[in-house]
Amino acid sequence: MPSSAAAALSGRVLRDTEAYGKHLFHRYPAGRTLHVHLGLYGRFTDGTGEPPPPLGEVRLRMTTRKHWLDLRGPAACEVLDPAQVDALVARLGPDPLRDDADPDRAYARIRRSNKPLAALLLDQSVVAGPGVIYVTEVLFRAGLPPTTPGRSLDPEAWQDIWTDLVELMREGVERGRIDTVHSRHTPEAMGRPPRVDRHGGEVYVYRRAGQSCLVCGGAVRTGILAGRNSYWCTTCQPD
DNA sequence: GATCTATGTAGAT
DNA sequence: TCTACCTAGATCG
Repeated sequence: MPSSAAAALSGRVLRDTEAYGKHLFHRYPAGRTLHVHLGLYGRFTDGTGEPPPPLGEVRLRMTTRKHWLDLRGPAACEVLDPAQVDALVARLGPDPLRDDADPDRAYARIRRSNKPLAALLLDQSVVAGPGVIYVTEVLFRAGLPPTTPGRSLDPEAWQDIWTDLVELMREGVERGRIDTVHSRHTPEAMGRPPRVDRHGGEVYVYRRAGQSCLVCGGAVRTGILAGRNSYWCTTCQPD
């Protein structure tokens, strides 16, 4: 954070916090808002007692009498005024984790696009929040390949995907990890050992290229879509 | 110890 | 479509 931004917040008391998609907002007095986006590498660490000496580049440190919180590697850590916050939120699609989300707004974008569904769902101006794990897994659960053109998605299929995103992401917040493996499709039920992603969650196809599908046993396929790794099962997600 | 990779996105080409 | 950004854990040799 530039020193001017640090000066704007240093010593101030945090009033409120809010998340919109992958963006975190901390509200401070006088309309000042700290905006944090973790990007690919950003990470918070926290603890109790005296904060440790800063290790590496600490972009933000928050403290109370009992707790401390450090932020390293974020894509964004900046102070915005209300107009800048409004502009940022205005370019985001509906967030499945928010009560004010309007899934019809996302579907209007999807149904008039020929782009692959995976690319559309990763586009934060279409849907705000889901990353490549949720998008990969929700498409598996829907039985649709990531290459499905947005235009071909019917309203019922979109409703199912949206509902699934809401449920999976709420569960992710509660558990602090991404689990997408449905009870009736558990690896245990399929007679195979559970596969825990290195991020700590159980998933069907994400980063499982070449391994066997947990549901049908076929090989999980991988490819690059919209610049991101994509994974799917050609049997469970037929064209 | 060096190199690779990645829950992402903005900006250049 | 490509590249840079930036950090840390995984993987390689």
